[in-house]
Amino acid sequence: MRKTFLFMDTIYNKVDAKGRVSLPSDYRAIVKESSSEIVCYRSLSAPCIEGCLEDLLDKLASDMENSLDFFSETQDNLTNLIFGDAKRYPFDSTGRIMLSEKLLKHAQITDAAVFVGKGRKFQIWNPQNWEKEEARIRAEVLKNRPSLKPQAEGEK
Amino acid sequence: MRKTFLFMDTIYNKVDAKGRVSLPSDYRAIVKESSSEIVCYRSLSAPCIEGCLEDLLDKLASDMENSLDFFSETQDNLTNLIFGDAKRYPFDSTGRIMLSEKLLKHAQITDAAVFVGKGRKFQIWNPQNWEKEEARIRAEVLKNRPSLKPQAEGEK
DNA sequence: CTGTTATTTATGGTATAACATGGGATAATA
DNA sequence: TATTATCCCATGTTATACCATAAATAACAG
Repeated sequence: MRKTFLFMDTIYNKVDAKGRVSLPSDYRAIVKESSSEIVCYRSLSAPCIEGCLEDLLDKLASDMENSLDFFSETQDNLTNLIFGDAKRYPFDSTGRIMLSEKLLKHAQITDAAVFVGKGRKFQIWNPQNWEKEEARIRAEVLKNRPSLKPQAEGEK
Repeated sequence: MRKTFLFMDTIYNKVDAKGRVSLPSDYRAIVKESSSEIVCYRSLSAPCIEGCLEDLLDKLASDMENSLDFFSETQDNLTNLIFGDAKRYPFDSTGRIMLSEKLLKHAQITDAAVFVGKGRKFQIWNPQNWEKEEARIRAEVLKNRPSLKPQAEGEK
């Protein structure tokens, strides 16, 4: 049973001419517990790459077969898209993965990428895009939780 | 099974040029039961740093892991905000952690910090800011609960 | 209660290991 | 054979582990 297994933090890394990126060392530590590869796919809801351990997709698959009624047809379709798109990305001894053209294009990533922790998953963004997205999310979350708003002045 | 597991008290510690701070020994005793690291993130509601054990965030992740919400936009936002900001801070044999620039800036901490217990969590404040905040909170509590006022002095 | 000693904790400084990243060599593919 | 992917080594940078000293706290004897 592993102790640490949450993808966290926001890390900026360079992408070299070959499309290689260092997977943040914290992430690697998590992955290494079970294997030496992560699973990536194009996010369905945003222009970014999503990554996770294969375990998570396995759990999704199990849940799908066990409780069919639980899911709408839309969600059923969504899982099809994910599994059709997902692919394993092994990392070498220096901890780098090589992202495919398809993924890079979808996330508009060229020479740099930002890894954003999401708990059991993480996302990989174009740095500028993530900056905007983070601002958008912050605004939206605070809007939906007015109680947080007044004190939020100290931000930034 | 640990005996003590509440972060309490208010402790003042120095922050050196590298951003290192000693985690109060009481806090360390709690953390050591399970690991040798804490998780910190910028408070959403105040200009301070919040800290807790990874277990607390893990529980949050588990709740969100439910496949029903695999595609939920709200949860997407929340997980980005929380896990994207949180980070593990391990402490060495002398009990120090190294706070990131991001955290220090958010809490306006330069050369000293105050640790404030909050039960399962704790906060780290700029000393002056905490002084004001404590006064503010005290005033507010008394205002909203006038019935507490008379007895508050004679407590034991 | 008082002064002294013994432990623990906080803090400053330094050496070491880990990491991100560039480049090149080797292997696989088509 | 040309192209692309995988592996391995080299380097500057930065965080981490470790040691040493100072301060604070607790323990104890007079």
